[in-house]
Amino acid sequence: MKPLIIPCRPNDFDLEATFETGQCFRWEKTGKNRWEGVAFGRRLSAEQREDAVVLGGAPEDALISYFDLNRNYAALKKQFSQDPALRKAVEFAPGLRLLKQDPWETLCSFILSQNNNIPRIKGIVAKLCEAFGDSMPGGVWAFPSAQRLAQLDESALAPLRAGYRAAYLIDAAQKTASGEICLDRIAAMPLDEARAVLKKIKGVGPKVAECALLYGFGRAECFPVDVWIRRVLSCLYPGGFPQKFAPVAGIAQQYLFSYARLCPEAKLA
DNA sequence: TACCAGGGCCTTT
DNA sequence: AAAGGCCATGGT
Repeated sequence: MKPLIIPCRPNDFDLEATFETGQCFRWEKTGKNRWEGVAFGRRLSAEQREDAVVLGGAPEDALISYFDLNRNYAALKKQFSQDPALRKAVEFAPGLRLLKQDPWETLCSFILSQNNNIPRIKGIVAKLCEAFGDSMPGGVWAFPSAQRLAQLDESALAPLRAGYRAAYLIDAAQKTASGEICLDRIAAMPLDEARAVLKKIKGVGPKVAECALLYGFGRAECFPVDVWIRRVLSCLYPGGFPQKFAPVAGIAQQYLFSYARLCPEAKLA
């Protein structure tokens, strides 16, 4: 499997900006310009160069889908830049991309993310995979299946130190493994129906459902509102977020989240 | 409708 | 040492 070389500048595709926006929890920086992660049960690598990003560890089509490489980000950013606040956010992290991750893994990760911080979420996910995921080539663990987690009870998850979220994870696994909830069908549903089905899982409210749909199902119109985005909305969009961006509001949200959280000059109170 | 606990870890006071 | 906060939610 040869590496996939994407000719681009860091302001078109920036690994750091992409991995550090809280959308994923299984990528780690292993060198100045190098990252390693796990997705679809494979150990992936990514290297940032001045004139390219080099991706490895999976077939080309899987990488293209995962990194959203078929989307025209230049056109998207041009559209976003019509809006003054969004323009600043885009300028702050111009190489950011929305990842299209595995639906089940994403659902679980964001169940674990609630009222929690990113370093700790990463630790819990890593422990979950190591304890219950299949061991894969390259010394990594796949994300455990719903079937596997559905066999467990809360006490088995105690070593994760996930707290009250452990019970939510088991409920998600049981509903998925039993077929009560079918992630493949959710992927094809109208958005409101998909939201309603996901919210049948204990511990899945509007925020977690929105995150799962945006990051795991590729629903770019989903717009998760957390503490940071609430600040952005109240400071920069008191009249509401512009409707004209609705079909890709979730991607706009990524730029705004990154800007609000990481840019000292944003000064959002 | 409006609190408030639940778990754990990190940061701030 | 204590309080506050964290990419929220379910229960009362």
